[in-house]
Amino acid sequence: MDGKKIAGLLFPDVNESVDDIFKKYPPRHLKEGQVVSRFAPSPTGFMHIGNFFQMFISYNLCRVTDGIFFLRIEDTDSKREVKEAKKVIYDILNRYDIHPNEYQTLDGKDVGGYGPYVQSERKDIYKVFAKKLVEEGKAFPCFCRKTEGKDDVLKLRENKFVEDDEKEYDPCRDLSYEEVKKHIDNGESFAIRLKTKNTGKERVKFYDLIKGEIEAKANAKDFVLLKSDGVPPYAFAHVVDDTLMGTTIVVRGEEYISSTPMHIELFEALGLKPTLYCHNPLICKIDENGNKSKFSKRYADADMRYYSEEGYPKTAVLEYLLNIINSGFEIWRAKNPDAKWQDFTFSVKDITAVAPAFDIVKFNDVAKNIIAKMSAEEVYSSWLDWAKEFDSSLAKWLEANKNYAVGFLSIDRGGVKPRKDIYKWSMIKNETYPYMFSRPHFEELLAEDKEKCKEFLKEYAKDFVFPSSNEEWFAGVKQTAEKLGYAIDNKAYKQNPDAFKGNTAKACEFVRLALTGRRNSPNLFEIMRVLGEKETKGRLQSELK
RNA sequence: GGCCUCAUGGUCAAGCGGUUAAGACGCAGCCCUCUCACGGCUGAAUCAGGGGUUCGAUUCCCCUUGAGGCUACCA
Repeated sequence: MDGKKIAGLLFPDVNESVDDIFKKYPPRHLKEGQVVSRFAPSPTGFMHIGNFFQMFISYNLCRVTDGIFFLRIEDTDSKREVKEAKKVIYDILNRYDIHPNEYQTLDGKDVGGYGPYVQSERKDIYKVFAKKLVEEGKAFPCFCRKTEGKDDVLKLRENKFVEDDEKEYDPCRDLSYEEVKKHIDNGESFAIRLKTKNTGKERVKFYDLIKGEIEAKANAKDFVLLKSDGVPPYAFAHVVDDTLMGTTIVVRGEEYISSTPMHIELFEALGLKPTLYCHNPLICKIDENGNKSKFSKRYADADMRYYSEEGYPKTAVLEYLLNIINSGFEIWRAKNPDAKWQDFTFSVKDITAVAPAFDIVKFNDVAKNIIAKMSAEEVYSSWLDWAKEFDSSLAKWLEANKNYAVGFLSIDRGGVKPRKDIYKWSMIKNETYPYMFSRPHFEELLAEDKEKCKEFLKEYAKDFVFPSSNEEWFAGVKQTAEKLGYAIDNKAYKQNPDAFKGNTAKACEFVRLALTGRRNSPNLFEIMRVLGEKETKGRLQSELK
């Protein structure tokens, strides 16, 4: 065969053998059950929540088996790589306290013995493996014009569907040494393709940790191993890197199930044992029509940065995802309200095979519960951390008014039945406690009650003594109310509402409006205590002249 | 078009051939109550459809339907 001669022509400067490479990547010495897995994102400058979800499964698999979790940057598609995009990946992992055991630092230093952990720095390795396949007649150079991007592919596909051939052999698969030499001498560039041994009739079986055994049509396509720029597409890089790096379980999105037969054939062609696969379902979203649909980039919450910007506590994101990964977590959480999420026994067996819909309402609830368990001091400092990053003027204010802020964050906090009205830091100032930042306007909320309110507040402010207990405060309101003809006894009021100006609740509403500008708020005594005597009096007197 | 994956209330889901088909979020009502929240109680709401297998199917098999994915020198 011409394989050896052609390989020499194609890779004149590759002198190493596959065996030489393997010497540099000795097998890992693993304890029983230890998992080696990885997160292998492309640096696109954007981290999709589905990506993060997949990473989190992989991370947990390693974590619970005391295994090795590494980060490999898949920057093989030069069109897509964005400078600084790597940083986005590192920042997000950092934010969630996910620290890979092996990775490459941002300034290019490899941590761990199986690097480089960036694919663009591994080109020489891929060439050695490609050369071996060419030598053995299992791969060949292809000089055809390449397809450019998605639009071309779609056009191509339209025509192809008509033919519906079970195999897809490349025209260059049987070029002779002389023909190859002619192309090379012309200075033509080439891709390397696998020469599939299949005819389109064969079947393959493989095992998936989530789906179980999957049987599919074997690959029968001469797919590309090395692009004309010498860089491998996903399939080849995956097989070579995960073998050398000793990955035991590859966690990846369900979209890869269809290409797994290609990967299996490649492993076999190289005489290697395939890794175990764990194809996780893709997170969906409920669209405007109420249908489950792809969680596309157009949704703001598809971007992991959204959760940072909105100020969701990081454990809320993690715990909600754990919830999606398997609902056993939720039951465990109910039984162990104070445990750390890390104490949950995560198991692959329990991962759902169904594509889950991301439910922001449920997610908010998870976040609420987490924040409700925090102390006021903890809320304050997390909120401040968030503000430092996303709202610097608020951060300054918080630093200057710490006691006051901790004061209103303490309202109904702690104890067995804490308030649950905060689920993200960005809402505290504008949604939960706007009245702690400025005096409210409420005149427009009053309508037909306006005169009554004016009268009540005037009288209430006149007699007002800053209360020192909840009882004292309530007694004060009732006193004024009674004096003005409000019902103190609610039963009496219900029996004959027309005999009174209103009931105690109505009276409290006026005070509440003056203090908070709202019809509902936490306990008014608590609010007064945080506002202080001077501000409380000011608010009772200010708006309605 | 072909191939692959998936299918229990609105959502997340327990369930592994016999159950009054858990639980959580959401929704409705009641209680607590100065309002809201919290909490407590109650309620409405699910096995996509059709065939098998079986004494018996939500559970196993097949078909249909629906949703998603892949079918690039993207990942």
